[in-house]
Amino acid sequence: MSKKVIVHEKSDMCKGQLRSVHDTLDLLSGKWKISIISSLSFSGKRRFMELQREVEGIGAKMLSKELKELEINELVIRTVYDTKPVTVEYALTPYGKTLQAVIHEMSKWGSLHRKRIIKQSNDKSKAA
Amino acid sequence: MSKKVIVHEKSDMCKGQLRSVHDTLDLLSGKWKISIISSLSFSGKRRFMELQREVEGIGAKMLSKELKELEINELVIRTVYDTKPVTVEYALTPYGKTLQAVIHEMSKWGSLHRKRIIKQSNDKSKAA
DNA sequence: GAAACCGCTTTCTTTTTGGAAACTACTTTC
DNA sequence: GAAAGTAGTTTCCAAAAAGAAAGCGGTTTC
Repeated sequence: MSKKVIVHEKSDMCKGQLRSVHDTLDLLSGKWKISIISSLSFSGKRRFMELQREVEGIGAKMLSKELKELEINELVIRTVYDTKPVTVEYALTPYGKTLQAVIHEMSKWGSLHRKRIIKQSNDKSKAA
Repeated sequence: MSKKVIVHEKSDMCKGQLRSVHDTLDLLSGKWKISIISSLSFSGKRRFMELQREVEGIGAKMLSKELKELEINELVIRTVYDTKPVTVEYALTPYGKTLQAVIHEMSKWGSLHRKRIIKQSNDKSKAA
């Protein structure tokens, strides 16, 4: 019996990890959420237009929609300042900041990946 | 001038990190890729049908498509064994394994997130 | 030789996503 | 009072992603 139990536990562990990844993916779904969180993570806080400029290619509609979803999930906080032309600032909540480890690993990996791709294209041009 | 240059460098760093995250996202785009990589990461290797069972909800078409893209990007390797009913195994390449840090952070975060959600719903039912 | 299993591919349809442009509402600047 | 800037929302449309279901080519099993 012990063997069967061990196998069963391993399978459960695997399923549990898979479920955890899936849970994370659920909150970060959509083309832009991770980029928005990254932007806020790297810069601290941003206004609507700043985000739109920084997250390349995003339109106002999508930015607005994604920010709302991030707010609902308590990853981002929206603050309105009653200034001359109204100012709105977005920032990561403390909970949102707990995602920074994920973002950081993605940033690290992307940087290595870029180096690899560049190296590959260099190797190709040398061979030619 | 020194101040301006520093600001400029910071902005460049931020852009670089954003670009790195974007590069990573590019390779992992699609609803299923991260789940597939996770499954292979946690289990070592899997056959087509095993993957389809393990990645909940995925259909054969999507699984096939996503696996092809992962193969093209050299994250996954496909091995065909010439057995009675043909056997095909998928596994992470050494390069694909470099993504495990990202996956691991996602798994960790998802696990914490689930605890938070459960705690919240407990608190609610207590309050009621 | 019919059924069943593996590893897909193809077709067809639905859903989701995303973008462009116009519009709101309010304020400052010229 | 016209233009321009902030922070969006709304509408309308196109493209992309995804799903369901059927089919295919091969083999083993009964």
